Amino acid sequence: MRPEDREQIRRLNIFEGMDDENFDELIRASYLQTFPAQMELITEGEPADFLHIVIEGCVELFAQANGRESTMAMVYPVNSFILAAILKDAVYLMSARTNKKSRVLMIPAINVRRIFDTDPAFSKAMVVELSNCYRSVVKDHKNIKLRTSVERLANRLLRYRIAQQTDDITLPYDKKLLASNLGMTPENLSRAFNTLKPYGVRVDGNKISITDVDELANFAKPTPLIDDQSV
Amino acid sequence: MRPEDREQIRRLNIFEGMDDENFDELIRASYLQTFPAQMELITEGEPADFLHIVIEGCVELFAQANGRESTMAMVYPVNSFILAAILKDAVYLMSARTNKKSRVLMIPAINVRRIFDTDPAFSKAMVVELSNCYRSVVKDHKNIKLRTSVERLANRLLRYRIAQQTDDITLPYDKKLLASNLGMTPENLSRAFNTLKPYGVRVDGNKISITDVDELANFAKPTPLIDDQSV
DNA sequence: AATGTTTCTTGATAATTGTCAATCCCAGGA
DNA sequence: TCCTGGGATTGACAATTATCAAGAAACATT
Repeated sequence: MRPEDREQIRRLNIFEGMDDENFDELIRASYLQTFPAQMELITEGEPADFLHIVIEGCVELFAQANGRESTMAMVYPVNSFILAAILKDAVYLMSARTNKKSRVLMIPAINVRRIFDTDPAFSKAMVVELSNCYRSVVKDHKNIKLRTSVERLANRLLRYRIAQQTDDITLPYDKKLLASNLGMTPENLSRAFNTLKPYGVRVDGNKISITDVDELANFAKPTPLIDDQSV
Repeated sequence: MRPEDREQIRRLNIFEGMDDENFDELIRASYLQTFPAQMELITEGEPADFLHIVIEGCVELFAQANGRESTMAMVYPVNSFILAAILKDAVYLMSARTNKKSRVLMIPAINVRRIFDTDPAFSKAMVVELSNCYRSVVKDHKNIKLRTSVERLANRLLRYRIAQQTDDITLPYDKKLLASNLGMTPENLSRAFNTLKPYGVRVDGNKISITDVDELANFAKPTPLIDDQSV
């Protein structure tokens, strides 16, 4: 592992308060792997053997049942995914695959759990991380239950606008994936974009211009309790 | 507080490994309150001041946005709700109201956080509890994203059948609430029950008979990764 | 027992969303 | 440069679900 990677990882919230010896042990036991796009990292239903942390690239968490599939979340650097199954020593409830070429740190679950039991700063940080994961899923669930698909798209565009600090946003992944993440078909996503035309949304491939943010926000009706990722 | 209540609470997973002094402190600081039905206990968006534990009765967690409302979960004795907001010292993302007359233990967040930091058995138990909460929401989210409303009803009936260990189940709360919890309107719930008639489902008020469990399961296609509450 | 209120059902209709198919466009590889 | 494969759009149609309204049924109150 390169020293700059090690430093980057050390600065992660979940590791930064950790005792030095424990961190060294964790890193020694870990694998930092590069995966090509569309590589399945974990499969739902299997035992959780590693804690994964996205160092570079992007990972899609998805679920499958009865011949259907849906994108549950996108994980960006530098974030972990599926912490609960590790802490509970349970099976994964979702699968994960790389969306683009990615570098992923894989920490054996057994080490995570051992250090969790012995390093208070680490266990506290893990709890905060897990709380964030829980609240994020609750917000996603509210989004699906309380909004129509067009409203979900509108709010997502407003979120990208804030994150990218520009009215001219670039979708971070392809529209098929965005549709699945927002709980609709690609066809319906196309239609939703067209529905937002009267609210000033201009579409050119993966470039979206928001020409009247007030109109769009008036339609979308964002609420921090769903849309603010820091809440 | 009655000794039998205290004993019951002590036996909860999250408290049973806790140091005696810490438990005494927690109980001294807490309130055990009886609330009538339809009493709002917490409101989304407000700071999380207490950890609530349902001792008797039933509590509905619900969310509101843009004039709409949806039931997110039902909490039964003896369970806590909305742990993440306490641990993170954040606002509630959902509201809660009693569904029937209920007894609820309210523990000040400040005491929870203090003991969390000092009692390793308690913090470990809290993490397992939080992991369970996270996984439960993930499963609910998968249920909504991957199934039609009729399929959701069918799987819910199969779940009640297992829990009640009988083909003749009693719905645990009214149909309006069940509809909201399953993410549909009451009208659509009525229709969904009718759709399940050819699969052997007989409805008499809040009594439901499952007369052909294989046919129903063949339609419902349950999967432990969504439907098994112990996974 | 009568009355009032709430829940639930049912029908008609509208709206939303999915499915299927055809076509276009773009990116990557030979 | 050409070809191929995959993503995206659009249209037609189907399916699912919501909305509105009326009536029936169940429950609570006087």
